[in-house]
Amino acid sequence: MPPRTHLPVNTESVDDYLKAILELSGPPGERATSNALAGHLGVRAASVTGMLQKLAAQKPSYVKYEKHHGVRLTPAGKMRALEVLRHHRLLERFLHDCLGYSWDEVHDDAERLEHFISERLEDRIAAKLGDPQTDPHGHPIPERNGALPARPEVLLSKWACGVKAVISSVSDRDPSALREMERLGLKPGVAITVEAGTRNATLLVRIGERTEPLRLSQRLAAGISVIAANRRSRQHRKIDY
Amino acid sequence: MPPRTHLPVNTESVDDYLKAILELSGPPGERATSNALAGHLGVRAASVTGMLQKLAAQKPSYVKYEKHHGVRLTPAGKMRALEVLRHHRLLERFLHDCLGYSWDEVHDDAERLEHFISERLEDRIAAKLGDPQTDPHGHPIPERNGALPARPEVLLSKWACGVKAVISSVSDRDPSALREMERLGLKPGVAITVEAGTRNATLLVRIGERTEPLRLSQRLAAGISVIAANRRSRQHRKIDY
DNA sequence: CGACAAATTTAGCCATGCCTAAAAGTATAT
DNA sequence: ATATACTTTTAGGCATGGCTAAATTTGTCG
Ligand SMILES: [Mn+2]
Ligand SMILES: [Mn+2]
Ligand SMILES: [Mn+2]
Ligand SMILES: [Mn+2]
Repeated sequence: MPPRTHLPVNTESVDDYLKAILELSGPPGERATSNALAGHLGVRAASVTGMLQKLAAQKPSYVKYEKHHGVRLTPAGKMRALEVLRHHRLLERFLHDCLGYSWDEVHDDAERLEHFISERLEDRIAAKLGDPQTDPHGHPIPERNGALPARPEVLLSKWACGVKAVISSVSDRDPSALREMERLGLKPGVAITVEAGTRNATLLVRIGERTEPLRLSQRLAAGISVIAANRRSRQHRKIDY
Repeated sequence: MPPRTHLPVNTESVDDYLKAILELSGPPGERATSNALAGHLGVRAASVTGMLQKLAAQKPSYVKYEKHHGVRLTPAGKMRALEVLRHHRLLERFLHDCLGYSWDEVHDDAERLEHFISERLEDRIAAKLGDPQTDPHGHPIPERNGALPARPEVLLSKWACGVKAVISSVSDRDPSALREMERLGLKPGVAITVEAGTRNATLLVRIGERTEPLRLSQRLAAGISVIAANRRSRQHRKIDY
């Protein structure tokens, strides 16, 4: 019996770093900073530096790292990050649709389990769900080959006043914010219009077909992304919430 | 933001050791040896010694360890081991019943995922399945409180010739053996009778209502446990395969 | 330019959990 | 009772991935 071959498999930590780099480097080609990664991952900046050096050094390198100037993913690193992101979002959709989780409950379990999903399980979950396009928060699920439809979504706070928009996705990091959104009917697919009257980063909005405007706290508003009303209905016809 | 509180949570390794000790210490009170644990876990005996010392030393101790004389679980350790075993068997039942896994495919994924199942997920899976009593191989699933029905099952090789028995469970460690059993109709709940004619640990058996006896290789026979025909039908009426 | 603040990296540690090789204990068989 | 075989423990390492504290670099402002 062979002892234990410690093969160079991706660790949970490595996967979390790759996913964080994907999420923090905005437009393709941009770099993520050590500090931003540290904040996102809940570790110290010194730990980030150590990991980035390790990732940049290994044979098929996952990242391009320039000392003092941030890091970005190589194609191989991006592929791996998208694989983990696919696990995460498929799991959220699965926990929500098949196991009765509410949308504020799915994130934490998905964050842990995403690292331990075999190819077989990934495929069975996707098949069971009918190859879903988005997770419960409206985020697109990367395809098996890594394809990820780029949507022209912007933060609600950047949207022009008086122009009708549709909520495309909401941030899944704050459960209590999600519960409040649920209560207010703020979910992907719902129409929303920003009224004049911004005060201290709070927004006055009209939701769906309602007539009375509502004032959204900055915390809530900051978690909402939107796209133009007409484009969305064309691109995402298959989605139903 | 606090750095990272490395709390004394159960690690994957610790859970695997506890589960292995539970499985390898036969009747209550018996001890598991370092060598047996090493073989079961796929690590070296020296590593086992190190872990046993750590487990025996920590504050609410999980094991009673006597140098050179093996180890057994404390009540706390047994509770934790049963919790992990419950995760494992619930997962096997879930993968099999809800995601279309065959019974030879469930073990490996369950072995990995068992360590990352939250209480919430455990409960949702159990509810979705209607609180199943056994996994797909016939092994009983511990209840949430740790209760595990003791069944008087014995290895088929120990069963008396000519006395009708019912298969209670089969070993889940060898996928190819499971596929062969499937082909032969050897699964929990099926009647089986051992005929005279043991040769080199192979057994001559009659399966179900069939008339032609069949010779089982030692490999297959060693993975089958049985109970008396009448007892089982009373105790396990709810099970359907 | 030069000073300062913020970001980043280096240096040195620590815990976990595995390994090999060597030492020590246990059990059995003459 | 002792030699021998087998099991178990000790000793010394290594890899991963955190941490703190102390440099060092970068970028901005006067
Ligand atoms: Mn994660
Ligand atoms: Mn999400
Ligand atoms: Mn395991
Ligand atoms: Mn099983």
